[in-house]
Amino acid sequence: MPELPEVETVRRGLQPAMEGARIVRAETRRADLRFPFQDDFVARLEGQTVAGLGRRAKYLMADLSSGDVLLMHLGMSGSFRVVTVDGHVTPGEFHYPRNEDRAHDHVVFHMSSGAAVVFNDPRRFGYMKIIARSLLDEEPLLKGLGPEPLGNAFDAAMLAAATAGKATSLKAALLDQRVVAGLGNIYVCEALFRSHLSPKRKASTLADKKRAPTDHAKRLVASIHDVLNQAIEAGGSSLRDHRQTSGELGYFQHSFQVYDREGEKCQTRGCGGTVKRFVQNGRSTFWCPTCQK
DNA sequence: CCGCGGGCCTGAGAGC
DNA sequence: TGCTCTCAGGCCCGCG
Repeated sequence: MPELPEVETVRRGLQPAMEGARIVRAETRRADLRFPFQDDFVARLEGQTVAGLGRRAKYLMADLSSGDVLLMHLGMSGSFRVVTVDGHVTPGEFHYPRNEDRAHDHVVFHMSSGAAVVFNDPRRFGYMKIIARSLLDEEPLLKGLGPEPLGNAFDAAMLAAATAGKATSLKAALLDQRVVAGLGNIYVCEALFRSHLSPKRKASTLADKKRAPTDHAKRLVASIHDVLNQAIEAGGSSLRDHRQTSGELGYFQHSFQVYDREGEKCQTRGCGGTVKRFVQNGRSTFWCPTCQK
C-alpha cells in the first residue's frame, strides 16, 4: 500500500492515541509478520510511554521512554486503526479494507489513553522491530536511506548529484530508496507525468557535465513536492488496503492523472495523447508517451 | 553497476 | 457459482 503520503496520514491519525500515552499491554497475535518478532518484543514495549511518533521514509518510528525506538513498516497491505476500549471505533465506524473478519489483526497496543491501536496486514509484508536509540545510526533498515523528499536536503542539486552517471532509468532511480526515500510506484508515475519527463529517460540526464542540475531536475523536484503535499492533504490514496486510522478512505486516487488510467486521454492541456502502461523493472509504469519526453 | 526473475503473502477482479 | 489466471502503494536476493 503505502508510500510516504499514506504513512504520513497514518502517523497523524495515530498521534492523538499514542503520543504521551503508555503502552499498558502489547499483543502479538502470531509469531511473525514478514520476520519473526524479536523474543523480547512485548517486554520492551509494555510499560513504556510513547514520547513521540515520527516518520522516516515509509517507516513509522515511536520513541519510547526506555530509550528504545519501535520501527514499523506497513509493507503492501498494512493498516492501523484506533479503537476505544469498549469496542467502538473512534471517531466513526471502522470499515475494514476488505469486508472480512479480524483474521489479519496481528498486533494490538493497548494504550493508557484508553485507545487500542490495531495493526492489520493481510499480506504480512509489513514488519516491526525495536531498536535502541543509540544504535539507530547503525540500523541496516535505515542506514542506506536517501533524504526525505519533503525535507530541506532534497533539492535539484542533490538529486542531480545522486543520479549523475547512473545508467539506470529515471523511474528506477526515483524508486531507489537510497536516492530519495519515501516514493513508490504511484507517486513516481505521477511526478514524472507532472514534470513531462519520460520514465525511460536516463537518470543521468538530470545533471549536466558539471554535475549541476538541469531544468529537468528542478521541474521534477517541484513535481515531487507538489504531488506528495497534495496527497498528504487528501489523506493518501486508497486503492485496495490503505485506510486512515479512523477507517476512512484517502481520496487522492481520484486525482491520479496517469496511475491506473491506461487508455484514458492525457490530461495535459493541448496534448491529445493517451495514457499507456508498460512494465519496467517488474512494475507497471503509467505515462503519456506524447508529452513525457 | 544493471536488469531480470523469483520470492515473500493474501485477496480482488477478469475471463471462461 | 466456481475455477484459473493476473495483478497489487514494498523490498530483498541471486544470477548473468
